[in-house]
Amino acid sequence: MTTQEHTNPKSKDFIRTIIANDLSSGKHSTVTTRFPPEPNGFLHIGHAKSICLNFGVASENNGTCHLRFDDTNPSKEEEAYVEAIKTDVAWLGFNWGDNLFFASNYFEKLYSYAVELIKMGKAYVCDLSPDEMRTYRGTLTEPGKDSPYRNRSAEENLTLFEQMKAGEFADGSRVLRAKIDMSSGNINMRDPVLYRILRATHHRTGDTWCIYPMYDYTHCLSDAIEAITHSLCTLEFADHRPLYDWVLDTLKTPCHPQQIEFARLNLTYTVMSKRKLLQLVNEEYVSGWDDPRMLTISGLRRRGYTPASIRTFCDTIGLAKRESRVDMAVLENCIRNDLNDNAPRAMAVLKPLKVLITNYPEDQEEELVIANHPKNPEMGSRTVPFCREIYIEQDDFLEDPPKKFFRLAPGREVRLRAAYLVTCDEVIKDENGNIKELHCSYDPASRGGSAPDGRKVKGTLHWVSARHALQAEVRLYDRLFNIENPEIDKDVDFKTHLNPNSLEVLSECMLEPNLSTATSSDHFQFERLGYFCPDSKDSLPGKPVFNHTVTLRDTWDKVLKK
RNA sequence: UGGGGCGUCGUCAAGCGGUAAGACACAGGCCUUUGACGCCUGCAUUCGUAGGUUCGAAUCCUACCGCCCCAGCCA
Repeated sequence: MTTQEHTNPKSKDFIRTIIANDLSSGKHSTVTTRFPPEPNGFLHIGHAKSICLNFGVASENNGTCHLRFDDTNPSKEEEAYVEAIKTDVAWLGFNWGDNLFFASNYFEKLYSYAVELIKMGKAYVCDLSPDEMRTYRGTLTEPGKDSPYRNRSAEENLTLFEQMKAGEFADGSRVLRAKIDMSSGNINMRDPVLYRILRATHHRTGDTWCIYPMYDYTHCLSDAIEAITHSLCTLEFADHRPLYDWVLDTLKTPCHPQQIEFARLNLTYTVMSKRKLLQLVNEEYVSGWDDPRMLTISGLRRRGYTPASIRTFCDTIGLAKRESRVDMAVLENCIRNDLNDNAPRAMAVLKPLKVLITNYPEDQEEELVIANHPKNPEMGSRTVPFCREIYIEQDDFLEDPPKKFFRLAPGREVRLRAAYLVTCDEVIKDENGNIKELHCSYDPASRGGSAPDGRKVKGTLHWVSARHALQAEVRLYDRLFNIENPEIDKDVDFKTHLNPNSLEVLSECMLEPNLSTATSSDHFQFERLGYFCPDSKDSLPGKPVFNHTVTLRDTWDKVLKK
């Protein structure tokens, strides 16, 4: 409690700094944030960054974070997404308590505010078609022109807006617009649309409404209604902040949340937009939103990522305003660290090569006791059967080994993890010269894996008893795209960079029998291979299908590639 | 050519006028019954560029260069 606390002061990011200042200056006495997803798709790792930020910042300051669905566009939104999003946020470890909200809950209030705006002469009904409106809007360098409907009287606007609400006009025929400034350099201020006519059944309000408020109008007011103190969003909304402020200032809402923008997360070898992820799902490049190759929260969960590892990742990458692309290796490092500490070890042979131990009695079997974790005795031990026939990994034998290869080869001795020292005596091949089987002999005095004479054996192999093995399917995953930034060239479809080998299904894997009872909440390290977990969808009782979460660091592989 | 934002190691990212944190990656070494883990060492005389202010600048000023976002009745 003395010096340690001062040795590594973690510096605050710019948002936490602003919030700390607002608290110390007395501008705010509490912190209220919100995570505002639109229920039109699944959450991905980029959303996790926002979730960790909003919930994190609130809890660090004893404040509150609301989960609010931004459901103002019924043509794209579905109840199923609402449920999936709630599941994902909760799984990540965050609790919104009673603070579950929907923008659609505010439709009535929002409508009243719009009426108020009209009465103030700050909003008008515009009959321009979408094409005409685009023309009137001007361009990036030329100012827009006032709509011919801009100067309708408040009375006329009120009547028209009521008629819009009553369903007297066709979809798209009229909109309600804010009256701001058609010559603003900021295009968002050129009389933005506040309400459009849209006949679509809303997942919560059904067919009650045929007019729906736009994001810019809804979001700031929802924040104000909920007394949000800090409204955190991504950079592309910075241009919208003047409109956010205009609506709240014009309506003189009792509170005026502060919008602060930060850079969204990008990762190497993947895409992050919901639109693109949806495309991968719809065009069946992946099996669904929760395909383990997808960087969605549900995909990561199915892949074997833990909530803690994702939280650690979000902490690690920091928060700033510059655009960046984080190396996928950082994410992998986070899950490896977590699972290295917490995943029990097991043995599994993915590509089996049969080994016959010729001097081991044919009818003999024994049970070896193996620690579940090399450094954490609290994780206990398990029993693994051993017999005359075992499987080892095909990669662990080479007839003509290169320098530094310290696995099995003719005449070489290796250790079978926690079992015995064995020497390769004979290579059995089929008529085509393919290696079929190895004949080895074991040293009975080396039970447990070390010889009484103290001789050094460099190589240690994992193995599975052939007689007892659980045959199972294991799915190996590689990055979904084969270049760091699949979106680098706007003229090239990002899907052309899809990695054709991102999924490899191995159906003849041999696992230690203990694994038969594994469930999808389990995580294992298959020794010398990586981390794996049972697939939550395709595993059957007693017959799990395993997903590959992440490999172990492999320095031998690095050596080989040089 | 309008408006907004951003440029610090290969990738993220601290730094806020007093002489470049940390993480990942990478390279070497130690340890090892997982070529894992762990441990040790190295890795920006320099902060987009050029000037200026100052005893002192990544931090202040000026100019320039580069990148991203905005012309949905999407969010």
